[in-house]
Amino acid sequence: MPSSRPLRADARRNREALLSAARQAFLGGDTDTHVEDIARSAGVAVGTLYRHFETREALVEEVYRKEVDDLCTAPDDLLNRHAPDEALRRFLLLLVDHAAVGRGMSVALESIMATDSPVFDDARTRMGDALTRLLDAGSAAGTVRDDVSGPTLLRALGGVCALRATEGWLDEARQITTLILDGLRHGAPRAG
Amino acid sequence: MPSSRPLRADARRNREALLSAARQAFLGGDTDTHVEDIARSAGVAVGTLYRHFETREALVEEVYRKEVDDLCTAPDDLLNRHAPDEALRRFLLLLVDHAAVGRGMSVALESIMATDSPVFDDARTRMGDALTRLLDAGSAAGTVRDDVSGPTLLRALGGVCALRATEGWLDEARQITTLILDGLRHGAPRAG
DNA sequence: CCATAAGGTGAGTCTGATTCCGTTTACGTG
DNA sequence: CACGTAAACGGAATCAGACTCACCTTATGG
Repeated sequence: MPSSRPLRADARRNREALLSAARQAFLGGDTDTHVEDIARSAGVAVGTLYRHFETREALVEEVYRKEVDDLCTAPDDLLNRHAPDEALRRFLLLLVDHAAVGRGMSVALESIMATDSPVFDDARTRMGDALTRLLDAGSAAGTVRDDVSGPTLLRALGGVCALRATEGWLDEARQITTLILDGLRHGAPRAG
Repeated sequence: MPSSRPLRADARRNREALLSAARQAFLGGDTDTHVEDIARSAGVAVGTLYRHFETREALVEEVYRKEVDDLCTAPDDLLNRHAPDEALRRFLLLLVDHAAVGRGMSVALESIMATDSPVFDDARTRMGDALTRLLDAGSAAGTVRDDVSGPTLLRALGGVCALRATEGWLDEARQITTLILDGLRHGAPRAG
């Protein structure tokens, strides 16, 4: 089923056009753009959209996965350049800033972190792994507590990414991030 | 517009029936029950449902608001019985347990905490206030840091309530709660 | 060039929320 | 206890938006 033949030239072109139109719509913040509109602005008919993407959600997922993939390359770089707890701190703030770029990415992150939708399984796994790498490095260095897993931390961050568009949300997001980091620090006073 | 005349007897009866049918459906976990089904199981036609509730969402909100109101009476009791930081701890765990009762409440809390939907403005405000009371008491007693607001904490908890149905989610939820509490403790090492 | 399979089209279907108006009913009044 | 009337109700009709399918168009490899 996967990759039978290479796509025909026009098909590949249309697929790209669709993804690009969808990216523009979704990352621009308009998360509930109609499929018809996406198809139209890609210069194709809905039938074509559905030839390339199983459902509307599948298209959404494809767009967001690429964004998440980008983000997930960051931890390795950060770990090379910084102490583990600092790398962790920077990564979390990076998430916030990405969410800040536009409402769109925030919606993506939220969907990924705050739902169980199988549509985002893949992205969720990648993010979880990225966080796990950071946490492991930190606890190996003794600066981060070792009883929190990547996926759990991912869940904890869910709320941060739901803030878009509130007055003063960026500050609030940073504050929550800090709060979580403080809780993660090795030697934090533990709740009874 | 608000409270012109008292509702006619049959109207009040139907309204109650609708709310009760909706509560049963939503809190039972089936968050996307069709309006037709709710109306039917309340023994009423859709037209009647729409006479009482502007939209489907409005009905959802009404159901959830009541649950949230219940929950929001807890902090005062807890503050009477326990030291502020303990009261805070218990309240957060109470949230988790409420989410545990069934997926329904979890969905409610998630919607409330993790979105900006004006539909939940009211519930969100109440929860924010409840948390503020707890935080204020804690920081007055010097056991809780004073730079986190109720609404911010509410946001931070958003992820916790999105866990329902995952394998082992209850443990994960408790762990995240603990993590946040640790970050809140006065004297926690602060992130740089 | 042609055959033909891959790809595209868009009107039509389906599902579910919301509306609208004719009918029924509660209840204050004489 | 009728009766009039505003308030409620019912439910078929409408609307919205995702998704399908039977038929047409076009790359492409031989």
